[in-house]
Amino acid sequence: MSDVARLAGVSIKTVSRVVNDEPAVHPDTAERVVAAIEQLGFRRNLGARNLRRGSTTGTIGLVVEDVGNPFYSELNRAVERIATSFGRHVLTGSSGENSDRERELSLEFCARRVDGLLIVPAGLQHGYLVPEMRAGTPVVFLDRPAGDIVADTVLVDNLGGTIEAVGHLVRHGHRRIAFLGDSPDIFTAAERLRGFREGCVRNGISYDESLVAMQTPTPETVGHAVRKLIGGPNPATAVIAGNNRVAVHLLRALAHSERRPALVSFDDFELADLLDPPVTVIAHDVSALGHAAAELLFARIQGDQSAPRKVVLPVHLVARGSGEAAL
Amino acid sequence: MSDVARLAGVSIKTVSRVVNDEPAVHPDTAERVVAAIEQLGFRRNLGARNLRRGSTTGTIGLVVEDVGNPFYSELNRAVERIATSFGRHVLTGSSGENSDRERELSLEFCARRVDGLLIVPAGLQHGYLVPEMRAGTPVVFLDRPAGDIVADTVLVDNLGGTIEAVGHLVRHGHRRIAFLGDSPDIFTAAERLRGFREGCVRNGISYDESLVAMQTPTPETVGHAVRKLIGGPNPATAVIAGNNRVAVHLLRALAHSERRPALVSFDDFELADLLDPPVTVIAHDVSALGHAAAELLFARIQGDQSAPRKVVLPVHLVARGSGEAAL
DNA sequence: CCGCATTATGACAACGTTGTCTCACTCGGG
DNA sequence: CCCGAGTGAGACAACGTTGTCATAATGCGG
Repeated sequence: MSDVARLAGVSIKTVSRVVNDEPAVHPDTAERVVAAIEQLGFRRNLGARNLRRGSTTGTIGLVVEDVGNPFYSELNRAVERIATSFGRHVLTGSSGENSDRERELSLEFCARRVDGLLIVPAGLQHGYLVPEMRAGTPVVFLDRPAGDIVADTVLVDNLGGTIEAVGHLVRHGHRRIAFLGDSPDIFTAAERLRGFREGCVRNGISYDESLVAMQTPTPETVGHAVRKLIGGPNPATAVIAGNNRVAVHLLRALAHSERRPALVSFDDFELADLLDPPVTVIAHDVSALGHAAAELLFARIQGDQSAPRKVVLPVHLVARGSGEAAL
Repeated sequence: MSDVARLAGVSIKTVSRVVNDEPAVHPDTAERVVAAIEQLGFRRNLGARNLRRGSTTGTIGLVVEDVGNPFYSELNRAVERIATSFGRHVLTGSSGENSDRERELSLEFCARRVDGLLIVPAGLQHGYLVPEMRAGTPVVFLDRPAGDIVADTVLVDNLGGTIEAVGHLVRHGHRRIAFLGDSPDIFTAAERLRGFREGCVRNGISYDESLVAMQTPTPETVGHAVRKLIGGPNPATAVIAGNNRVAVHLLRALAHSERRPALVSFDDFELADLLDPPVTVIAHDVSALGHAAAELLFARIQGDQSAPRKVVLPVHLVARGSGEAAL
């Protein structure tokens, strides 16, 4: 900036005025300054600007499990859309389902003075965020709640959705239903399992623990589990997949199997409608989840001081065929 | 920081020393400082730090078309992985295939003094980046080349891949092959169309312009095009989808059609192998694309001054069935 | 021709850090 | 007991901006 000032023969402050479109700059002077800026390829340093002005940094942080997972990338997109409408940019980070990494990313973003933080928590302890929140950085948890602090949270109806899935399968005659979920350390997985159990109770079928498998989904773990659940003497006739990752691995495992149990997947996913049979899913609006959380965050950023809110978004069953097949 | 200093009864500089683990601080003093930091919930302002040190900001910018598109989110993930290994964070933005937005995002990231910029360009003019590059911000283009400047670029073999797709279909007896691509304004779409034409020539079938449709893929545009191409008196017996978006819409349109032309899709996509018939694709390693571009960027960040490089990653045909079906 | 408002510009401090330099104090050897 | 080296700590400036205030030049009414 001082280079620009020297070249234009003005003070540094006048350059600042031109860059900020402040009035009371003589047109001729402004022209000289603009020319100097062009010639030198000057671009003002936003970091310094934000420091001086003490204003917002114009960024928000988003911590998810994996930006490459279609579920989170859709979330990312929805958040970005709202952020853009508020003139903000998004710093994204993947925790890889590791709570240390989640913490590291969150605190790093705070150190960068993001205007707010959106977190899909990997861990259960969030006391580390208390000082940051007290210092004025609003935090909204999404998809999963905070572990041990009170904070804004946006969730989907995991419990209700899974209950509905069980009901759907029971109405189509199934009584031995298996549940194949992600690691029980993950809130949504645990919650859906709870819904599964509750669904069994409400629909008058026995909850059979031997029909439940909860683990991080990989082709191997899911393949192994499905062989166990639908093989053997008294196999399950239907399976509920706890999320889209489980569903995909499950479908691949079933493709090589002669048995084809009925299937309902929690989470909709692309091409589910084009498979044979089309996959019945518990769908929820991922964009709506991102939008709701981001809107809430920006309300806080703009000074909303009301009590922490907890939003639960509805889910709905999309019957496509895989859950309706005869036994 | 001065609050911490006051509370600990030391100078601001000593707090700085403690925060930065500098030696020559008495353990008792350090302890008092740490206690004050804890009590006040102090976290150092990285923006100010970077400003003062004149060092890197520890961020890189990534501009893609849509972070929600699985293709770009996988790219995003790959870039993030490399960035993390170099201790950097990623600022992401979606251009929405709009060149003004691409420019806006890129320059905004430069103003934030990112250490480097990865761009999937939406536009064809990149002169606006010349001052930034001259000022020392390295830029790498990925998936598509820069319009009118010389810069590092990482592409995939669009031409060769499409030629291979045509050859594959011809070997299976097809002579009337349609090409359904994205908007010809997009480099990859134009390049794949060129490959299609070249493939026709090399395989001795006539290139028939009436079998080509190039447009932004939506359910409507693709549905309309496919009805035109495989309907009528002299229909195409095979279709090449120009990218994964086209393929998905195409599959959905074909699901409601009685004719089932052979199909090869440029870009692999999730569940392609589980459809009926499984979809034959020209696959390329999206992660490798992201990795290669990010590695190149970090080489530049670390001072590599060699001539701009152009990397073209190989693609390979994965025969799954949809391209092998009898006529 | 004076006084006063208005316009255009600049000097200076400050944002929150850290690098450099200086200083006071302690300790051990002569 | 004195001196030099080593240790611990602070004062100050600077990074690139912008807000505040001061000042010089201009215009205009009386």
